[in-house]
Amino acid sequence: MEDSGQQAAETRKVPTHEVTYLRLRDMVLFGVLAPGQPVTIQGLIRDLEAGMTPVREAIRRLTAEGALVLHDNRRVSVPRMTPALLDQLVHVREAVEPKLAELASPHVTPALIARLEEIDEGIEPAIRAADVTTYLRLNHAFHFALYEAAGATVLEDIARSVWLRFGPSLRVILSRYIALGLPDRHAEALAAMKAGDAQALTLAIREDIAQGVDQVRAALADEAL
Amino acid sequence: MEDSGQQAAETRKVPTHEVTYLRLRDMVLFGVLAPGQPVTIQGLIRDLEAGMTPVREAIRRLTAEGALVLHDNRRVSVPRMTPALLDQLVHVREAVEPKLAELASPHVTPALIARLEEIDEGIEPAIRAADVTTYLRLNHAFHFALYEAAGATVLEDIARSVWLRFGPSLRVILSRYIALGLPDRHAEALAAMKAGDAQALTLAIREDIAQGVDQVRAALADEAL
DNA sequence: ACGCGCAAGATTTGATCAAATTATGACGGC
DNA sequence: GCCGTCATAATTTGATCAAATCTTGCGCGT
Repeated sequence: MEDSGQQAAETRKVPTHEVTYLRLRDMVLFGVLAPGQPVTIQGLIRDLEAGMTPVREAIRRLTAEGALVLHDNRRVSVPRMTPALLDQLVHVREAVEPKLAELASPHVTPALIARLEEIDEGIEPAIRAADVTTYLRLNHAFHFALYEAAGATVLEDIARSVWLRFGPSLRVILSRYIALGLPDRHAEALAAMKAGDAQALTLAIREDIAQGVDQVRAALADEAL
Repeated sequence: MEDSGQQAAETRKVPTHEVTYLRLRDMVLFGVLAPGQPVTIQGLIRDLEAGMTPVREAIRRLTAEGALVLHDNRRVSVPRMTPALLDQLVHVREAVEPKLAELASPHVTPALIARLEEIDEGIEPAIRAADVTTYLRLNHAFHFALYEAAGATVLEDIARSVWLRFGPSLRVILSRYIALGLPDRHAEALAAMKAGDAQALTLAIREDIAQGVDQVRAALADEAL
């Protein structure tokens, strides 16, 4: 039977270090940790109620992904955004994410479209309610549900890394300017998927990136992040 | 006088987990570990004569960088190259490394050129001697000495990750075909640097990438890596 | 007497190791 | 072929040590 192993997978023990990694990763990704904020092993042991080894490993992984930085002091903190960093991130996003959209396009199924629409439906209410966390989670979910369909692990890894580096700053910015009416590029992306138009999908993602980046750039001109 | 404490700092300052990481990283990068080869914590504790914690952390970091893969079994191994993977790596290399060369160009100093020439001088003898390890080390050193001059940490991180994913396969391929006379693109790159021509430098790097990739692609058509 | 700076101790945090626990895969008996 | 047992390896905890930061207070000069 092909699903004999399924309940085993359900019961399978996910290692603590994996869970700890995911929890810490989401804290960075969705702005629970502010730019520049120090991250201590001892603090995470308390906050996440985990052992020392899982916490250390989670920090190492996230450091390798650029989500955290090690100082000479051996201390760890959330990196701040700078104009030079932003330029690099823009370049990478423009190179990788439209490509992911393009690669995903042939694998878009009606089921995926349905799932993306479901995610997208939650976004506008979140904006109106000024619920930044929900907005960030759904926006992230929308993009990566699509990107995962590409089945391109390398590009996906890079995209995840870049989003991790954006997370903290984005949170700060949106907390200030969430009231702004952002025209939703997701609708364009969904329309392109329904039409099976890979080129239009790629373009929609490209515009979505440009829009997000412009916000960060504008905010960065005003204040340090 | 002022650096009386430096020798103590030399030995003590760098944490074991950092050293362990660098050693394991080089083993992947320069093909000491073959594609598909299993990597065990216990084995590394013996081979690298390190404790468990440093080894675990090194593995986690390298896994995050794509240099190693975790299986459902909790086992770790060196990933194999596939055509789909290669396509992604090519796309990223072409997007990132010429950009690094372009950004580095304004910061190229005579001292850097001298260092690059010194590195490059060792390459041809290594090829003639069929010394694959030295060739790989010098080729890597040449590229990253240049890329570091760009001062673009994000792009550099990505480039390092991509090279890590190439390492094991490249070693296998070069062990077979090192006799081939490769026209050296490094000379072109050096000439462009001396002329201060950023565009020519970018082009030289682009061609160097294309050349390396073609080799891998050809080998991949013949056998599994 | 007041304030400044430096140095010794206390405290916090990170690094490393060793031992106990748990999971996985293999071997052998049934 | 299936199930239990055993060996190997990964996971996790706790203890211990080292490094860095913070605090305290003392001495010195003004």
